[in-house]
Amino acid sequence: MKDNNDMPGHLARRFQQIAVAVFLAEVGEAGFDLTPVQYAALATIKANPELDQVTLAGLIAYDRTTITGVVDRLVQKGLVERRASPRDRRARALEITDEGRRTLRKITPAVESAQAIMLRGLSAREGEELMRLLRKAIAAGNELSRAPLREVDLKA
Amino acid sequence: MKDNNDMPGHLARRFQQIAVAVFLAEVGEAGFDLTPVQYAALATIKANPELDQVTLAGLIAYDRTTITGVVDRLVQKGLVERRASPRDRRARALEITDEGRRTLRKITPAVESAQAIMLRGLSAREGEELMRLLRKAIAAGNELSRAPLREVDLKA
DNA sequence: CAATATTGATCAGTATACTGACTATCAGTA
DNA sequence: TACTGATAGTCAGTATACTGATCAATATTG
Repeated sequence: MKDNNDMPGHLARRFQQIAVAVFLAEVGEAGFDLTPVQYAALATIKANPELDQVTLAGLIAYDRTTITGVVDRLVQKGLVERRASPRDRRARALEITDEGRRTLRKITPAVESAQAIMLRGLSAREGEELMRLLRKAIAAGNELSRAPLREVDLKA
Repeated sequence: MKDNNDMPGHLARRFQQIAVAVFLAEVGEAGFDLTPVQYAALATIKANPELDQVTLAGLIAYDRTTITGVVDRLVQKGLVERRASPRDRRARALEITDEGRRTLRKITPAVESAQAIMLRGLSAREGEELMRLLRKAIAAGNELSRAPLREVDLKA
């Protein structure tokens, strides 16, 4: 009988579980209250002014129904503003606030330390190899989830 | 600036997301309605008669507050029975039903095909290496999540 | 340009995960 | 045995994820 430890699905779940716990612990110790998902969204909003929610979802591979709540919480924390888009009255244009920028800047060391802790059982070479293999498997499976990654031409 | 693709946390989330989608698609096509989490719980209950919920949680690294709902749903589907433990009046003794056994047997091909699809971008060697590195990283981080894996002496 | 299709956002409902609290019970010890 | 501490299970509350539906607005096309 196949052991759990031979199931990539089980290993995926477990690694993710640890990754989230480590992220929350590091960020929490640094005095911030931000989830991994909120962090990625905030960083992406900062990098792409006037981003709408669907495009944001595509850039970080979130489901469009999930992004609504994530942005809600970022807005509630005062890190992001949700305005009406000037080009499309259906869309919201997201903008990072000054406090969002400040938070992002101050939180970075904790985020990077979290990434290191997740890989602490591996040598640097192994860590690189793990990331390479994950990237490759993810690229091949991108279209299999409801929320695939979408690279977008943003200068439009 | 660090790209998402250099963040093990982001890759972990993404790989897990694809793994769950693939599992649900394969199992659904085979005519079953079972999540990855429910499947692992069911298989573990089958392998360990009279298992209590905390031990079950430890064997598959679920949070004890999560296991309640998972077992609820297995019971509701008629795949598991939740009895009073003969030894400890606090505990529940979980038993797989005949239908649970049948389901587990018939669902196995779909589960294995799902595991293969998750790795379809990788060669066999790369797939093995990915699992090895995940196992190693997970072992090092086991205690960092609220729901660590607990290997238990079950013949007690 | 009118009918149709598509798209951005949200909502209701379900299923993990986790935090923190609580009850009932058990185990160890003074 | 009475006290203390630990343990099994559950619950309320919050945050991802996803399914499927809906509404409003935009695009497409006959």
